[in-house]
Parts: sequence; C-alpha cells; structure tokens
Amino acid sequence: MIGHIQELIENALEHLVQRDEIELETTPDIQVERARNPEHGDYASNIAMVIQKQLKKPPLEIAEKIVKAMNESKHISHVEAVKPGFINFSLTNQCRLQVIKKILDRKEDYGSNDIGKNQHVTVEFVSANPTGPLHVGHGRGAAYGSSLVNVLKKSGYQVHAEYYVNDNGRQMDILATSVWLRYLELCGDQLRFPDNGYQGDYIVDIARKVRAKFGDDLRVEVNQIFDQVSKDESQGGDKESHIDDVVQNTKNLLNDNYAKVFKIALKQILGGIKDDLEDFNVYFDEWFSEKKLHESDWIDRAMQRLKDGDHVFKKDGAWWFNASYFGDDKDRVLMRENGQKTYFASDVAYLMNKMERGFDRAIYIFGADHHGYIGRLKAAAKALGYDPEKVDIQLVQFANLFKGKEKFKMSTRSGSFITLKTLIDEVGTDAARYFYVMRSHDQHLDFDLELAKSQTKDNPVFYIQYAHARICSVFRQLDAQNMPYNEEIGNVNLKLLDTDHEKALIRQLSMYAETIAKAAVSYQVNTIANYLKDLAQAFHQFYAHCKVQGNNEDLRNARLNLCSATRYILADGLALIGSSAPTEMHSEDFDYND
RNA sequence: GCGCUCGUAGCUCAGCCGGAUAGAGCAGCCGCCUCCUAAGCGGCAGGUCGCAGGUUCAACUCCUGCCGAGCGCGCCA
Repeated sequence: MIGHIQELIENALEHLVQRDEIELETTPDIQVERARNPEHGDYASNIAMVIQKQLKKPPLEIAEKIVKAMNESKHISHVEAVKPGFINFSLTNQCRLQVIKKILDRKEDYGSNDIGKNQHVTVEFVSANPTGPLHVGHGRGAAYGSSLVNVLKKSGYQVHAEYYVNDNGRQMDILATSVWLRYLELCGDQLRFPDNGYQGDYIVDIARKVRAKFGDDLRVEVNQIFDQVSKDESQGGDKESHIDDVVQNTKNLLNDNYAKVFKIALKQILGGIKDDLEDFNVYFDEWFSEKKLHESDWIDRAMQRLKDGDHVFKKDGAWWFNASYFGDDKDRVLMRENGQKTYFASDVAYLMNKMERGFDRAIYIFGADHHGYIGRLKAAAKALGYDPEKVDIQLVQFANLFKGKEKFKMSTRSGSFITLKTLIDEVGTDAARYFYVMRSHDQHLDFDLELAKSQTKDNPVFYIQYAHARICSVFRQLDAQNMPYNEEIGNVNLKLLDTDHEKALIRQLSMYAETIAKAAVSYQVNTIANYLKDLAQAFHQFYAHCKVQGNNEDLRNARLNLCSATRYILADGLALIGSSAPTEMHSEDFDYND
C-alpha cells in the first residue's frame, strides 16, 4: 500500500513538472508512513515539506497542488492537504476490511514477510558456561534470542540457532574437581573444600551420580590431593593458585578416570540446561562444543590465517593478535607464554567456522558485560578477511530481579542465585517470557517476581491471554446458543463493521505484518510485546461495546470473523515471544482459601 | 582515566528513519455486572521529555558540552 501511494505522489510530481508548475532539481525521496492519529487518515506523506526549500513556496500550497494533480485510485477514498503541509490519505472501507479476509485465509501464516530473502543467519545466544544450572540472569538472553529467532524465521530468513558450549576451559576443570571432592566426602573422607570451588548443592547431586557409578573406586589418600598445594584465601593465600594446584593434583591422581568424572559432570549440567530451556520454549539447532574446536584443527587454522595476514606478533613469550590495528582498544593474546591458547583464540576459530559454513550473517547475543567483545570480534572478522558487517552483536542489558521492593543480588560461584527453573516454577513460562522481552533488550529491566506471578490486571501477559480466551469462549458457546458460525456470511457482511471500536480493532490488525517486519529489521522484539498489548486493548474495548452473539445473523458472523482474525493474530504473536495462548482462563475470585 | 549504555507522569516504561495536540500500564480519585469470563469497560487528575547550546521549515528523536546512573576495560573464563 505504501508503494502504491508513493507511486501516486511520484506521478503527481511528474505532472506538475511537465506543466511547469514546479521545478525540481533533484528527485526527492518520497516518504509515506502510517498516520499515527486516525484523524489523519491511514497514511501520510511529508513530501511537500521536504521539497519546500527547493521550491521556496509555503508547504501547504505545494501540498494542495500535489493533491490536485494526483490520479484517482480505487483503494483511496480521500486525499487531503493539511496544516503544516502533510498530505493525508484515507483508504476505502473495502480496502481496510481486506485484512480480515487475508488473516482468515492465511491463518497462522499471516504476517510473514520476505525481507530475509532466504538469507542464512546463525544466531548464537545463552552460551552459558556449563558449570551450573541457568539462572535468571541467563533468562533474558534466552527469551530475547529465542524470540528473535522466531521473528527472523517469520521474516523469511533461514535461521540456525546455536549454543556455544564452553566445555574446555579452566572453569570446567574446577567444576570436575569440585565434583570429585564432594564425591570423596560422600565416601566418608574429611577434607577442606577450596574457597574457589563450586559450592552449589547441585555439585553434591552430581557427586552422588559419580558414586553410584564408580562406588569407592575413585577414592585416594586425601592428603595426596593437598600435597604441595599453595595456601587458600581463607588461609592467607591466593584462592586462584590454590584451586589450580588442587586441579593439577586431581588430574594426576585420577589419570584416565579424570575424563570420566569430567564427562559425567558436563553431561549432567548440560542435560539440566537443555531441560530448563525446553521448559522455557527455547530450542537450539546446534550445541557447538568448544572442545571440538581444539580437537579438530580449527584453532590452528584460524591462527595460521592470522599469521599469514601478518596480524600476529610475539611479545613476552606470548602470541598476540594486533587487534588495535583493526579498531579494537588493544591487542589481544591468542596463546599464552605457557603455551595455552586463550579463550579468545577459540572465539576467533569459532567465528571463522561460522563464516566458512556460509552464513550471510552471524548474530551474537551477549550479556551487557561482554560489550568489550564487539571490538575484538569485529577486528578478528576484518583480519580474517570477512566483512565485519556480517558480524552482528546485540547486547542484552541486565535484568534486576525484584520481589516487591526487595532486590536480589546474585553470584554463580557462591551458589546464591535464583535458577531459571525456580523462576519458571514460580511465575510460569508464559509470564516470564513476556516480562523478559517487554522492554527493549538494550534497556535495563526491572523484573518484579510478585507482579509476574500475580494473576491480576496488573499483569500485562494475562491481559493479552484473556483476550484470546474470551474469543475462544465466544466460539465455544455458539452451539449452545443455537447460533451457527458461517465464515462466508461474515465475509459478505464485513462492511457492517463500522463502529469506532470495530474500526480501531481492524486498524490494529492491519499493523501486525509491518510490526513483525520492523522487529526483524531492528531486532526490537519488544515491539511485538507492545503490539500485542495494544491489540488486546483494542479487542477488549470492542468487546465491551459490541455484542457479538446477537440475533442479526449478518452482523453476528461479520463480528465473529473479526474475532476469529484477532484470535489468530494473538496466538501467533504470543507464540513469537514464546508464550502460549490459553483457550480458557478463570478468575480466582471465588477461592475461599485466600 | 578511557570506552559503551541510559536519563520521558509519583512508579515501571512506549515513542519506528526528525514531523501535526508527548502515549500506555500501575498507584490515586469517580463511575459500570438481572447483559458473550469485572483477569473487563468508561471518566478525572498527573509532563519545562536531566541541564545548556547547535543543526533544521520542524527536535523527546540528530550533534556538542555539562550533570547524574549503570556496565566494561587481565597472558580470567
């Protein structure tokens, strides 16, 4: 429709130029946007104000000339030049009503678009270290990333969702060691648990699994573990070197069995993460193992490629990537003096791997604390010879968790965190997913547990779901009322939908497709959440003022069609952000236990 | 110190690529159930869009400075 209007304006301008009524040095960019205020019609253009400078005439006068020179259109009922110089376009009623037919025709498929042009993109998100269960801090990235994947798919992209599993680093060694020490305790040994070990109860649970499998086979003389180990923090030493020493001894003492303990720990934790994410309606196409990058030759190949490009130098015994040459803040270490490859080296290899797999774009979703990664990843992309525009990094700001007024502070290591699972159990996936994406992802978010849990009108997700349930309820009751629904009769009589509330609802429905397109282009998933709230509001207002189950068969079926179309959009929109659309909801007003 | 992000109603936030009287929800006040779920609807009140400049026909929106808040700046992962 916007294209059609642009054409009308373009033709009008050509007429005016041909008739020498105006002169244009440059062809202006014709902007047509949806009118914000219904009083201004359906679409508006600012063209007259844009070209007023060239023409040196009052914009209103120009606008009026354009309107006069414009051809008739069967879709447009009214064109008007107004105050500062806008040209407002009103669609014919028939044109506006089309959206209902289209939705009923295409159903779940309605709203999709092809701006993705079938491009292949990979979206990497969550990627939390598998050293413990996901907590609420990971929840926002999961909710945002998953919703973005859905929106991109609906916009014609081929999307590959990936979780990067950091199964190789020092943290994993600390985890495996922590499990083993807990295992020894279960076997009855007395030992001093390192300050920097993983403290959570889930470690003990895993230790139980290890014991169930190996019995007492992995026991050793406890003193050997702490042989030649430097002092821990609470003993006046350094907790990092203490744990490193313990890890080293653990590896030596367990030999081949170390890998077995490690594997059980990883499998348990990753399994738990997968389960939690599935409960949260978050799915991945691939769980990409960092370890595999090391075991294959990807890291070496990536480093060789950087060396070939002369982007690597040796300093103080370590190998550095000259990232600052490519716009990063500083140079980055690829391989440490002790020969260990850094985490960044894996990142470079992984980036190269993604690009070699042929993606048109690699989208990364990071927590805000990782914003230092933007510079170094873009630098790596450039140095490897890729277009840095293909690397798209979105930062998700932190969510502060509140219970009423009380704010939670969390730390993974100490084990004092609220897990994602707890959140799902407490407030439910529907409310949690909505709350996580209701604000722009680059904004801080205050997440109030009490509010998300409350089944009251304070809670926007219930407001939207209730609109869906109401529609379902109407359709359920038709048979009992002896009022059969006939979509055909409704379609013929759509023109009967002419009250302000009906028009407002239709208008809202007609904005769904462009809302998705906008969300896909800008990565602003929150616009979907906002849209759904507006749609639900338009529906509730319509519903309060227009009786659907009336005796007039023509009007009833027309309104039922409107309800049906609204229901499809509500369900589809909720699915995009990972929430469900219940067909039935009931107030707890009559719960006498309160 | 350097870098990134943010500052809109009492609170939590929308406001798309600059556009026509700055919008919701909550909290406050006042109404509406013999009627399709009151998890709903209607109304009132609430604002110098952090401050100061600049660009523009037009600035909450773009630019600069200042004030204020948060985060990041390891041969950590």
